[in-house]
Amino acid sequence: MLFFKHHPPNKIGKYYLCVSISIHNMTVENFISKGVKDALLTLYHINVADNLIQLQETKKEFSGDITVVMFPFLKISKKSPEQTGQEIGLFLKNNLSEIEDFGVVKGFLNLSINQSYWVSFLNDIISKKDYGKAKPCSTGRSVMVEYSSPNTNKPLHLGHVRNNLLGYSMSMIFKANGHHVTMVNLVNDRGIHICKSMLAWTKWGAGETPESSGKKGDHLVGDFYVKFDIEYKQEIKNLVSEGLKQEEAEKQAPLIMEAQEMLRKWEAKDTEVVSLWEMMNSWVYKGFEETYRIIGVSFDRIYYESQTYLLGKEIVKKGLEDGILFRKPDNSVWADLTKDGLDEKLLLRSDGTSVYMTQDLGTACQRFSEYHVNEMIYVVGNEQNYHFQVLSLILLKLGYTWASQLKHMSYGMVELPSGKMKSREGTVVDADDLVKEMIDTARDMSDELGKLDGYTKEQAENIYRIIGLGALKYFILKVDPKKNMLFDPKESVDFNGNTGPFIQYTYTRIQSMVRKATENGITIPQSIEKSIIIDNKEKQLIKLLYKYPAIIRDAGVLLSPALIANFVYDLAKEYNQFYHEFPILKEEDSTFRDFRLFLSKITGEVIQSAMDLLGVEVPERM
RNA sequence: GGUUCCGUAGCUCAGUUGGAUAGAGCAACAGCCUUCUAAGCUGUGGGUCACGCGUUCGAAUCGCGUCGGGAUCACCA
Repeated sequence: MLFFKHHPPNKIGKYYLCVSISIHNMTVENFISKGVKDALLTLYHINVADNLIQLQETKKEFSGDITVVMFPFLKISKKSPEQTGQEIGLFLKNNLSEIEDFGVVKGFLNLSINQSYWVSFLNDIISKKDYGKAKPCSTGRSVMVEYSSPNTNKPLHLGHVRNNLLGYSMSMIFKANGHHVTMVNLVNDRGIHICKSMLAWTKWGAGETPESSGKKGDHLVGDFYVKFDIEYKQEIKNLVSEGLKQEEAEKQAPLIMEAQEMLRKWEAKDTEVVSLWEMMNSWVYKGFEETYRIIGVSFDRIYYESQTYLLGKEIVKKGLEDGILFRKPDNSVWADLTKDGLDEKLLLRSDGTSVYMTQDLGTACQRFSEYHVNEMIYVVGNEQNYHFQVLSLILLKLGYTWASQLKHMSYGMVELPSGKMKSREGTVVDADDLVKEMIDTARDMSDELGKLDGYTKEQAENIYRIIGLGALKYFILKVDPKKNMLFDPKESVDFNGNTGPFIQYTYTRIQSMVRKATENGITIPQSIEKSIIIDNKEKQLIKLLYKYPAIIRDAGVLLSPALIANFVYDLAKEYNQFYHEFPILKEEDSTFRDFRLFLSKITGEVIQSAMDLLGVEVPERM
């Protein structure tokens, strides 16, 4: 297998074989599937393959919980869809104690599972600490997730925010799937772009520092990057008016030549340049740390390109000796990928220096050999799809079989209504500004609603932070990662409807009720009597809770936190409907009251658990 | 041009082993707070799932083609 986008993982259906949560050590899908097989064998004397049995959730407009599609069996039964459904339905009802009733609509056999099954399921999960999540490191599989990977010449913007949120959330999802996870950040701290900022600072900085200016370090350095670009463009313009072609002017402008000279000095370890580089990078790191802290992401290890950029040369050398790579007359080294439908790829320049690809080959080898990771996930924008396709292919050609375990988690761009963001032109949405705006909006809205009257300033601020960040994170994560998404700063991020605050609000409602119950001396039971009568709405809620483990697995396999986000929205929506329709604390029959409290509490726990996978906090009140 | 991703309501998005009448939110309009938090709930309107052909009992979903949009194909990273 190469990268994910070329070889998607085997599709896995909605239903999994998770043996842990059922009273009979079987999932609904499992025992029904088995029952249908038995039915076909008994009724028609045919043993069918598993993939012929198609199960799906029963649509809401029909009664039943799970539906078996009859069409694939018609050749076997040699009867009409309706009649086949009747026969199989009757067999299942008679032979499976969990099946309460059935109905046939067209070619669909709708089965109703009895209440005691669902109650047992609830009783089962209430005792589990982390329902839905696998035990930490239980698979024995080690996954490294590389994300964030910023350049040190400018502050983080909205695009980075998407990257960080996806990387962090995926790491949480992998953990919930029982993998050992190492989160790493490969900081691009060297190269011409940093030299541009450095040069601009030397020329026009007048000794300005984060301390002297009060600016955040990454912003300060970013300002000089912009300054460089302005001055550079002016030089080009002047040269062009003097008769040079655009292309020549771009190469010959004094500023760019100076920057390149600075890079050469850096590579030659010139003391002055290196110490300037160290100083400005340290400003940036301080700024990044602050941003990472605010948005709540972290790393187990940070790599710096200045320390890894020489890696990979040995690998290329060996590939050359083995005749897998080839040298051109000008001494540059290449991989020929034309037979694979790609182009030739440069791996060493004619002067023997390495390129981006070379070091990525090196770091991949290092990680697999030294850290014994089983899988490597690169969270990188889709503009680098080609790069990762090539990286994996070259490694395979060089004989590294683990290259099949490199995966590029490719995500789409964040676009603004005005089009693409360009940092050099200042048309970016800055990460720090954005977070601040979100929190401000949360504060305004909360004040307007009078929600947090009577709280200390500190408590209230913390809640504004949780809500503002929740809105931002959810907004970004609910979209399928591989799709480009639109961000409209004017409309900003909503707090109503399918949003983070909506889900957080649902959680606080539940918490509020649980608190009140405790205050009134009501104890939420540890288990529920199987004989209880469950309303259809309550069952809908239970069935959603039931899906949670499968959603976590889907999200892990398909590399999509959006599945978690959409699930938790559905859950919150369903709960709110339930909340409006039924009295809970006010229910007079204590059996029902306690059951509804019990159900509410579990729902709250699953909401919190799912939001945690997204890296979103939930407040106790809002 | 080659490769690749995408195109679903006015807007932002769900819709994953092919299944029943394609769903949410926002925006618009109409309702629901002396009753567990109205950041909520209910209802109305809104669709040629870009288009065509094919495979199938059945296609938003799979295949081929067309149109439209993004990305990429550097001795940049």
